[in-house]
Amino acid sequence: MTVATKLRYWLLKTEPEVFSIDDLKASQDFTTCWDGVRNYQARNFMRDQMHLDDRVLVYHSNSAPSAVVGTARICKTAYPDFTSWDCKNPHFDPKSKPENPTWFMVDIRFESKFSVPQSLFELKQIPKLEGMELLRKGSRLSVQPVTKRQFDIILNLGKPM
DNA sequence: GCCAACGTTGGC
DNA sequence: GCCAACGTTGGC
Repeated sequence: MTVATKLRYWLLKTEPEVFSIDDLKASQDFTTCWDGVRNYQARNFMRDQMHLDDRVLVYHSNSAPSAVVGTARICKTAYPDFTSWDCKNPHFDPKSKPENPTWFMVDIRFESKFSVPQSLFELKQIPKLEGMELLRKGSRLSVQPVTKRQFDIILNLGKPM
C-alpha cells in the first residue's frame, strides 16, 4: 500500500547573527540540523507534520531588515534533538533525556537564496498574504506552516538566484 | 533599548 | 484550574 503524503510548506525563523542563509549554504552538503527549537507547538509541527522534501522559506528574524531570504527542503524528518541533553549546550533542557526526548529536530538542505529578500515590511503590503502567521502581530512561532499560495507568492517575488 | 505579546512556572 | 510573576521573542 502506498501512503500519499502531501507536500507541505513551512517557514523557519533564524537569527542571522546565530545562523544565516549563507551559513546554511556554506554547510557540509548544504545541510544542517535545525536544533534548539524549544517551543511545543513548533516541535509538534516538526515532529508530526514535516515530510521529506517539504519546502521551507528561510526567514531572518531580529535583523535589519527582518526578511525571507531564501528556500530550503526538509531532507531528514524528525529525530531527537541531542543538544537538549548536553548540559554544556545553551539549549540544554534537564527534563529531556535520551531515553525519553522532549525535543526534536529535522535536517534541512539549502535550496536557493533570494536575489530580492522579502522584508517583513514589504510582505505586510501584499493583500494576498493577509492572514499569514508571520504577519500576525506578536507572532513568535519559529516553525510555521504556510500555504502553497503564500509560498509561491513569496518565491516569485524573491527571485531565487 | 523599549516594550508588546506571548509561553512557562509554580503557589494556592 | 486559576492566575501572577517571570523569562523570552522579536519588531521597532
